[in-house]
Amino acid sequence: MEIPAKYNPAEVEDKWYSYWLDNNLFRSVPDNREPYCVVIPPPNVTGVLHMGHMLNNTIQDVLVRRAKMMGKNTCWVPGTDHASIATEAKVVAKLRDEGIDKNSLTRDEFMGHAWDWKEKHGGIILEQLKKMGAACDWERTAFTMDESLSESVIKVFVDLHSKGKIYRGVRMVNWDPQAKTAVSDEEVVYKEIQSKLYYLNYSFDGEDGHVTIATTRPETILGDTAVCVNPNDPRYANLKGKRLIVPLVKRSIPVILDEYVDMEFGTGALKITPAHDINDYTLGDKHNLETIDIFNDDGTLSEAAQLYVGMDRFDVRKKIVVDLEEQGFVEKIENYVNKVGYSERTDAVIEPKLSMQWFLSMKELAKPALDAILNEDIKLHPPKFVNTYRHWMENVKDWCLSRQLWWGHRIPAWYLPGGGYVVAENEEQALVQAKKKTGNQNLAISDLRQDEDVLDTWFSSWLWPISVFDGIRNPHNDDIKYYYPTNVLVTAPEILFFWVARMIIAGYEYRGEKPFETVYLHGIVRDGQRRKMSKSLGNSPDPLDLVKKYGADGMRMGMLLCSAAGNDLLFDESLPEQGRNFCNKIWNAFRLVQGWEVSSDIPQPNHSAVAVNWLNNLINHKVDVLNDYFEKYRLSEALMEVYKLFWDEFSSWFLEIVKPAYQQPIDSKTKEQVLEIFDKMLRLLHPFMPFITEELWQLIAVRKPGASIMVVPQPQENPFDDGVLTRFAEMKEIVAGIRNVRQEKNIPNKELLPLLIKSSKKLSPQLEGVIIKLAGIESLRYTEEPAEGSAGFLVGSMEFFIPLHGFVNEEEEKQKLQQELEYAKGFLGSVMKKLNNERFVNNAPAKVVEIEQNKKADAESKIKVIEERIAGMKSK
RNA sequence: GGGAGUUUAGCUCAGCUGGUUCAGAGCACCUGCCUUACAAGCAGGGGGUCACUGGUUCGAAUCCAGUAACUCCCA
Repeated sequence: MEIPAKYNPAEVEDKWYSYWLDNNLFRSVPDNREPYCVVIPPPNVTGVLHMGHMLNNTIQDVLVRRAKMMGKNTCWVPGTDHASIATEAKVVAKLRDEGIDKNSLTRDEFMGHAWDWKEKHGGIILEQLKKMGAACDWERTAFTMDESLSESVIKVFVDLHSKGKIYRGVRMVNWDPQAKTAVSDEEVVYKEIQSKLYYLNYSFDGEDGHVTIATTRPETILGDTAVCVNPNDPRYANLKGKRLIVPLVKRSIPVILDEYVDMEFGTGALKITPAHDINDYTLGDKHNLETIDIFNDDGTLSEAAQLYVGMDRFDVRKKIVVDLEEQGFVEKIENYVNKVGYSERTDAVIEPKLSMQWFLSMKELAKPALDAILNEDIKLHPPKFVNTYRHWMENVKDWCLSRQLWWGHRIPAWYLPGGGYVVAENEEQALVQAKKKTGNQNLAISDLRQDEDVLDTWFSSWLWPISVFDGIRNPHNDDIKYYYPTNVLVTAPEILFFWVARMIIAGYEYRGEKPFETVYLHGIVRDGQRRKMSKSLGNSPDPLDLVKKYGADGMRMGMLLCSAAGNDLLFDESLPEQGRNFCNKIWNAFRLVQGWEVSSDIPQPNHSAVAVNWLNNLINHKVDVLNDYFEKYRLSEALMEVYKLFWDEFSSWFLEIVKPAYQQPIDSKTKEQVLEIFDKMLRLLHPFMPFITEELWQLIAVRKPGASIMVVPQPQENPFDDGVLTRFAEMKEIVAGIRNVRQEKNIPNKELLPLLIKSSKKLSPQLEGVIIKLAGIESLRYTEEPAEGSAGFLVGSMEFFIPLHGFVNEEEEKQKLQQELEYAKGFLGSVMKKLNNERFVNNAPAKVVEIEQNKKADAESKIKVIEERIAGMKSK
C-alpha cells in the first residue's frame, strides 16, 4: 500500500475523535483509582472559540491526557457560563435588529427570547473544542443556569444572607445611560480622547477674590459640594475654613483639605462632585459632604441640577461653557488628552452613578483563601503571582453582587408591602417569612415584589468546582467526595481575582477545603506586535481555520510552543506551521519504518545493537527530564524536549544508523526494537498531539478493537547509563567533524573516505561501525603518525585525519590548528588564573577546585597534541 | 497615585539555592545538497559587553543598591 508523503490530518481527526467517544474513553465515574480532575473555565455559552480558548483548553487536554496515561481516573468537566451581561447585550442587539425594544417586553417575554438565543447558539463552542481533541467527559457538561447549578447559587445567597454576610448599600457603579444598567468594571473600555480642560473661577463667599479650578466636565459643577486643596500647597495656605460660590447655581460650598489632591494637576484646586466621580465620592464620604445627583438614568439632567433640566449631558456641556464664558467665570480653556470610560456593549460614555446594590462582605471570607495561597496549600504556577494575590486579598473590598439585568440568577429577595424585605430560596418560603416578619397572615405572593436585579455572573462561577458535582445541594454525593478537590485549574491571570480567588473562598466556605491543588496561569495570546488579539482589531485568526490549515495537532503544538507559564504569548502562523512540519516528520518516520522488508535470516548488525542500546538509555534519561518538567508545569519545555528527542535523536541519528541500505531488508530483531521505540515515542508525544499518535499507534501494530493509545501507560522512569550517553555524544562529534571536512572540501557524500585516528585510547568497535556508516568511511584505522596531506580535526585529545591528496592546503590546515591552539591556551590561561589564586583554592569548595584541575589537565594535553602536530608540519 | 513584574542572539524564551562544555534552545538567517522516509526535508555554519552604573565575593547573567525603558494589576 502506498502511503502519501504528506500527513493529512483532515482524514484522521474526526475518525479518532468519534472512536474515542464511541469507546467511552473520556467518561469517568468514581472507582478505586486515584482521580485526576479538572473543571473547564466555562466559556460564555453563546461564545465562539477564540485563540485564548484554544490555548487554555490545549493545556488542560495535555495535562488530562498525560494523567490518564499515568493511570489516573481522569475527569475533565466541560460546560458553559451564562455570562449575563454579554449574553443579554447580544439578545438586546438582536431584538433591536428585529425592531423590538427591550423595554417594551416583560421580563418573562425577554427571558423567552434569551433562552431561544441560548438554545440556538449555546454549546457551539463545546462542539468546537472537540475539533482540537478535548478529552472532556461530555456526559457531565454543565451550564451555570442549569437547574441544579441555579439552585446552588440561590441556596448560597440565602445562606450567606442568613450568616449576615450579604447586605444592601449605596455604591458608585459604572452606569451605562443608553442601556440604563450598571456595568461591571471589566465591561468599561477606557479610550484616550482629545478633550478640553476648563479653568473656572469660584468666588469667595462673602469676600473678594476667587479660586480657579480645572475640570474636564464643566456640567458637573452643578453637583459640586466642595473644593479641595492639598494642605501642603503653599498657594492655598490661607483657604482653610473659607467658602466658595459655585458659578451659575450660586451654591455656597466649603473648601476642604486633603492630601489626595495632586498639586501638579491643573491649579491644584479640585472641585468635588461626590455623586459623579468615584474619587470625589470617597472624599465626600470622608469629609461628610452632601451628595447631589444631577443626572437621570438616561443621562439627561435631573431636577437636582436646577439648571438645564431635561437636557442631555453633552448638550449641557456645550451650553454651560457658553453661559460661563458670558458671565466671566472662565479663566482659560486648554486642550487636554484624558481617558474616558465607554460601555463595551453600547459604546456610550459611562457615567459614575450612586445606586442601591447588594454586597457580600469579604474580609472574613477572604482570610482562609489568603492563607491557602501563602502557605502553599494551593500552589500558583508561576509563583510570581503570589504577591499580587496577597496584595489584593489583604485589601479586599466588598463584592457588589447585583446587576441591573434580566438574564441570570434573579436575586432571591422579596420586598414587603410596608417596607423591608425577606430573602428565601423560593416564593413559598418567602411568603412564609413575610407573614412571620409582618405578622400579617393574609399576605399573598402577589403582595411581594421580587428584586428586579440578577446576580453577578461570578456569583455562580465561584461555585463551579463544587456545583458541577452538585456538592452544594447534595454535599455527600459520591462524585463530590471522589473528585473534590480538583487537581488543577488552568486559566489566565487576568481573572485571578474575579474568579480564582472567589472559588477558593467558596471552596473553604462550602467544602471546608480548597477547590484545587494547583492553579496554572497562562498568558494572554497576542499578535506579533504584542497587541491583544481582538475582534475589533481584526488581528485574531479563527483557530478552527488554523486547525483546518495545519491540523489540530499542529495547531496545539503551535499554541504550546510559545506558552511559557505566565508570559504573554506572541502568536503568529509560523508556530502552527512548525507544528504541522513536525507532524509530517513523524509521519515520514513511520513511512520509512513501515516500508522495511524484514529478514529473519540476517543477524543484527553491531551498529544497530549499539544504537538501540543508546536510544533506550537516552529515552530513560529524557523520561526523567519530562517528569520533572510536568511536575513544574513547564509544558512548553516538555514539548520542546520531546520534539528534539524525536526529530534529532530518533530520526536524524537513530533511524539513520539502523536504516538498511536501499532495497535491502532489515533484520527482524532491529525492526522489532525500532517499533518498540517508536511506540514509546508515540506515547511520549500523545498528550501533545493526540490525533497523529493514535493514528500511527494503531498502524504500527495490530490492536484489539477499542484499544487506544489514550490508555496505554507512559514510559516509566528507568535507570540509564551515563557512560553510554557520553560515548555516543563523542561519536557524534567525530561524525560531525568528518561531515564538516566533506562540506569544506566539497566532497560528495557518495565518495567513501579513509579515516585515520591518532589517539591513546580506542573507540569501541560498535561505535566505529556507526561512524563508518554515517560518515561514509571506507576504512578506519589507528595510526602513530599523522598522515600526510590530510584534513584533520580534534575531538578532545583524539586526532583524526582524512588523507586527501591534492585537496588539502597545508597552510590552511596549519592556520586552523594555530587558531585552536590559541583558543586552548587562552582557556588554560583563565583556568590557571583561578588555580594560582590562593584565595580561590582556599575558599572554593573542593569539588569546584577539582573541576578546574581537570580542565587544566585536559587543556594541557590538548595543547600538547596540537603543538606536536604543528611541529610535525613545520619540519616538512 | 499604590502594587507586581520584565530587560539574555534578528524574534520568542530557558538559565533553580553564585562555581562543569555557562553564555543555551526553538524559530529566523547564511552555505551546500532534490543523497528514493520527509525540500513541510538533509548536512554544515555565523550570531549576544546577559539594559546601564556601582557594590558584595576568590569568583556575578545569577546576590544587593541606584538609573533607564517596557508590561500588567488595582485606583
